[in-house]
Amino acid sequence: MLKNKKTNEGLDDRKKKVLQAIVEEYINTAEPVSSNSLTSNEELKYSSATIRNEMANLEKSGYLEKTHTSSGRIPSEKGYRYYVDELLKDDNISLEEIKYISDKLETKVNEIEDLTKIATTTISEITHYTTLAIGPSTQSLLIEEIKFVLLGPRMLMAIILTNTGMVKETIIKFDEDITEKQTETINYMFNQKLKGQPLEIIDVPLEEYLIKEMKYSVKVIKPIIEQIKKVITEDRKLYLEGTNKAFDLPEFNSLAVAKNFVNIIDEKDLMTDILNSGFAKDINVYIGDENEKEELKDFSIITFKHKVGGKDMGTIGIIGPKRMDYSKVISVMKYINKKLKDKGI
Amino acid sequence: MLKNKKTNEGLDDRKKKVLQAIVEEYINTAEPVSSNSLTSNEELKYSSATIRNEMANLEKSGYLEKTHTSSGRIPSEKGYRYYVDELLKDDNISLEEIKYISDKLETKVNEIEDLTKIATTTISEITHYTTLAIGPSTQSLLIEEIKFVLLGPRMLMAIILTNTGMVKETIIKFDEDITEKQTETINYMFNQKLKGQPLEIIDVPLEEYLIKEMKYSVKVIKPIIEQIKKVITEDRKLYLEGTNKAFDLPEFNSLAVAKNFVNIIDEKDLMTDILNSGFAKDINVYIGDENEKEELKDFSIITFKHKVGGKDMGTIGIIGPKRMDYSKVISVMKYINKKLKDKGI
DNA sequence: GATTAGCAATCATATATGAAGAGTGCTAAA
DNA sequence: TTTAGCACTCTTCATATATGATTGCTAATC
Repeated sequence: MLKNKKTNEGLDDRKKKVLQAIVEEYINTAEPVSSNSLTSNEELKYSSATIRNEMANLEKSGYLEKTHTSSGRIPSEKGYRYYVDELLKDDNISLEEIKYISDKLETKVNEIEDLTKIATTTISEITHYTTLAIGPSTQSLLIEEIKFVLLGPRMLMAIILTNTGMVKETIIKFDEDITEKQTETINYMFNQKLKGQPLEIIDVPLEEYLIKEMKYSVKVIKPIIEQIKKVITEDRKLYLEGTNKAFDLPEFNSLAVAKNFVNIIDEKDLMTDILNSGFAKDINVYIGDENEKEELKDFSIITFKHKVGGKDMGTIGIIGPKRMDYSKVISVMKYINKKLKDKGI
Repeated sequence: MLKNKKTNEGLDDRKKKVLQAIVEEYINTAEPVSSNSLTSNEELKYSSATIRNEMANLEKSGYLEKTHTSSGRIPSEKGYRYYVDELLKDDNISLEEIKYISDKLETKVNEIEDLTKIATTTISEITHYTTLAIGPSTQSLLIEEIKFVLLGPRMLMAIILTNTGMVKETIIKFDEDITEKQTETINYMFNQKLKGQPLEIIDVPLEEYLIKEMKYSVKVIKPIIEQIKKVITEDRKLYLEGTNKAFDLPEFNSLAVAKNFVNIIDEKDLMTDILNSGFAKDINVYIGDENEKEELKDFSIITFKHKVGGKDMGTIGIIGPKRMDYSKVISVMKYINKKLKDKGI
């Protein structure tokens, strides 16, 4: 009989079915799953005693846990991980949802960044989880052109056009007057030097070069370099949608959990770190302790980098309980990823 | 004896002292205040029985409440209101706090809006309440100059300089190519028509005028007007600081309160409304039911419009429990208001 | 050998009970 | 007018008890 053949993962078919049923049931109900409740599952036509034996085995192997001696089982982190890697369906998305997402992403936008915002909101609406996003790192983008516009006697605007179509602008203030002629020179010089270069080249060495070699006034160059550098390093927009949605989840009936969550959400640096961490795959799933940060060990996080027309547009992530609807979230992310990739602007 | 003379507010001196003591004690401890605990107050050298009688009177007049028959008293909304209007000290700010605020506000900024952000963070840090802010309404600002810069064949940037020194810029995309010459014409035309006018003039009638009277292509004018209009009406930045601070307050040990609060904070339109509502005074205090919105009836909100160098810079507000440290918050707001007013840029 | 029925054991949850303590309201005395 | 004193009310905490869900294990059955 093939029925109970051990697979190379070490779990036979029936164990897989039991694990999958428990994970999905627990995701739905947030209640420990009993052996008896599983007997109504179409795939598991056994008595509760048999299922109890399988559950005991799965617990011994570390895929399940009990909350107390006489409770039903809940998935362990290892259980969730196995489910995500081996058992999960990633096309768990309805026609209505597909239509809703498509409509949202059709919205005409003037700046590509707005798409990130729309995608973030849409994901939060469909999955009912708190969603966050960060704009792309501009560091490595290439400068296509840089324009300086004189806005006042001591005020200049720098507008940087990059190869991805993203536009960054910033205002620079001076302690002395700048003329229209000076602006033209600055314009020429910067473009001469910077066209085709990555944004990160705008830094101290460039400042020194321009001052020494080009004999340009430090009072003019320094504020320009400093301000542009500030904008390209610091100014990554952070989006946040649906903080309140977390509060509808049963695990948030503990004040400690709720407080911990709000602390995380409030910590902008932490959120930025989360969205910037390792990207081995298209979609990255961090379950509980798999998160590097101590504060996140009770949560799961799913992130993906999204591109528009082949160009990196930043990272979108979801944060929720370990009992997360991985299937739904991953399906939605895959679909949005695909939709955005195809989209021109 | 003058001691117990009734004032025109209908409360004699001793009642005022009792009310003040109860409000302040309750703000400090979040526990109903007993007659006995007040006997240790320097200002109230009476037995607990006497104070009990005064408390019973104040309750009859609606300034105090009980949480149950044998509990101490807590202030009613009327009690808080009386305290804010008649009893509160608005110089409740330490030298350390003054120094801290001054240092923060000294920070050099390139754009005035950054000051709003700094002020918001500082207020939240000092008061330990959740603080929100919205940038100024640009509607009524006067256009000093408007510059159009061609960024690409079908992409224009409009930069609007206003009389307050605020700069607004936005990108406009077209379905057809725009030449450098056209840009110059647009520049000339818009400045001719708009210099000295309020921003809100940029709307449909202007669009129609330019198209009909000036015989300008609808394909060029329409996107420009639409996009600028969008930016000046919609694009008021919302700042939020210290959501998590609310969770340190004892009233947030109820999940219902916590959830309600996060819902409010998440509702950006509501927050904007709060900050935009009536401004009779320099600093506006809304206690519980005094708030127009139903969701806010368990909270108190304190807002003020801040100006920099005489120019309206938006509104900053605090949201917290009715048991708010009105004295501290109002003192800090007054000081920051004063500091900002003096500041040049 | 795999499956299942049956049952004792375990633990969470809900409810009831009672004691302790904090605080008030009222009355009568100072 | 103020205060001492005391009965009364209500919360809070600890303890006890009943109920029910679920498991693990054993022995019987397929």
